[in-house]
Amino acid sequence: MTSLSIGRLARATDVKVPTIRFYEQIGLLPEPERTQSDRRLYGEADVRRLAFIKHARQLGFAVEAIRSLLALADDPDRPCAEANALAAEQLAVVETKIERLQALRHELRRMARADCDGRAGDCRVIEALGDHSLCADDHDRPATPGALGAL
Amino acid sequence: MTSLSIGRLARATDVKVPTIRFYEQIGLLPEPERTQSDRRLYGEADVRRLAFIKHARQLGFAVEAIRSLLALADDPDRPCAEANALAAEQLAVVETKIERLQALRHELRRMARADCDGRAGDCRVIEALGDHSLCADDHDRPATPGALGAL
DNA sequence: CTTGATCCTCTAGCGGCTAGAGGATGCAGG
DNA sequence: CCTGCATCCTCTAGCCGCTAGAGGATCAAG
Repeated sequence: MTSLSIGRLARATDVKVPTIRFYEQIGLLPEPERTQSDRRLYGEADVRRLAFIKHARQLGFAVEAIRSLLALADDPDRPCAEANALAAEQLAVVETKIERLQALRHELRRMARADCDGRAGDCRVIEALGDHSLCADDHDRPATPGALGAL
Repeated sequence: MTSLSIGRLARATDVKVPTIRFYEQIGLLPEPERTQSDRRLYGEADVRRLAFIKHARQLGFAVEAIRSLLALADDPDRPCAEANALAAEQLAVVETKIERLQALRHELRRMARADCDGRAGDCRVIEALGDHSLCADDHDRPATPGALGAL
C-alpha cells in the first residue's frame, strides 16, 4: 500500500499543502496517520477524497455543501436525494451569477466603448459611474445577498 | 445647505450604516463634519460620492480600483486613460468569470440531469464529483488566481 | 557533515463587509 | 419633565476559504 507525504499528496491532487492542512482542520479530510517524526501519511483513499473536494470546490460548492456530499459518498446506503438537491441548488446559484455578470458586462462594455481620451472631467467612464441613471441595466436590483460575493 | 445623519445618508443611497463607516475607515469617504455630540454630518457631495462608490462596487470594481477612479473624478484635469484602463480590466475580469461560470453551469446541468433517486452509492452526482474524468469541461485549467473568488 | 528541501505548529492577514457589546444621545408622546 | 425607543457612537470579533510567514525539526542527497 502506497503512502504519501503531504507534499506528494499536494502534487498528486494539485492542491496546496497549507490547503490540505486547512481541510483537515475543518474536518473535510480525516486526521491521517503520522510517522514517528509526526509527519502526515496519506493513502489512496485520501487522494480520492481530496480530488472529490477539489472538484466540488471548482464547481463552486460551499464547504458545508461538500461536507454533506462527502457524508453521502461515505455512506452509500443513504438516499441520494440530498445530493441532487445540492447540485440543483448550486446550479441555481451559478445561473443567477451568470445572469448578473452578463448585466455587468453589458454595462461595462458600454463604458469601455466610450473610450474617451481627454481629461477626467469629461471622461465617460467616470461620468457613467457617477450617474447611475445613465444605466440601462437593472444591476441595482435586490439580488441574492452575496450574489456579488464569492463565486 | 442640506445635511444628513448617517442613517439618512444610508437610506438615500441604499448603503448600510456600518458600510458607510467602513468606507470612511478605509478612506473612500472623507471624514465628515460632526455635531457637538459627535454625530456624523453629510452633505450633497457625500451622497454623490457614496452613490459613485456603490455603483462601482455593483459593477464589481475592487476597492483599490474605486480609490483610483475617485481620485480621477476628484481631479478633472488629469487624463482619463487610467479610468478607461480600469474599466477595460474590469470588463476582462467579468468576461473571464462568465466563461468560467458557463463551464460550471454546463457541468452542473449534466450532473443535475442525472437526477438519480436511489442510494447514494449509485448517485450520479456523487459519482461525477468523485471522478473528474467524467467531465467534458476543462474547468480545471489554471485560470486566474481568484477567478473562483470574489466577483 | 552539510546543505537545502520538506515538514511541523501556530498566528495573523486578505477582501469587503456584517454583527454585536456597551454606552451616549435625540426626539416624540403623555 | 419624564419615559421610552430610535439612532448614534466606538470597539472588537466574525464571516469564507484560504494564504503567508515565523520559528523550528527532520529528511535525503552529495
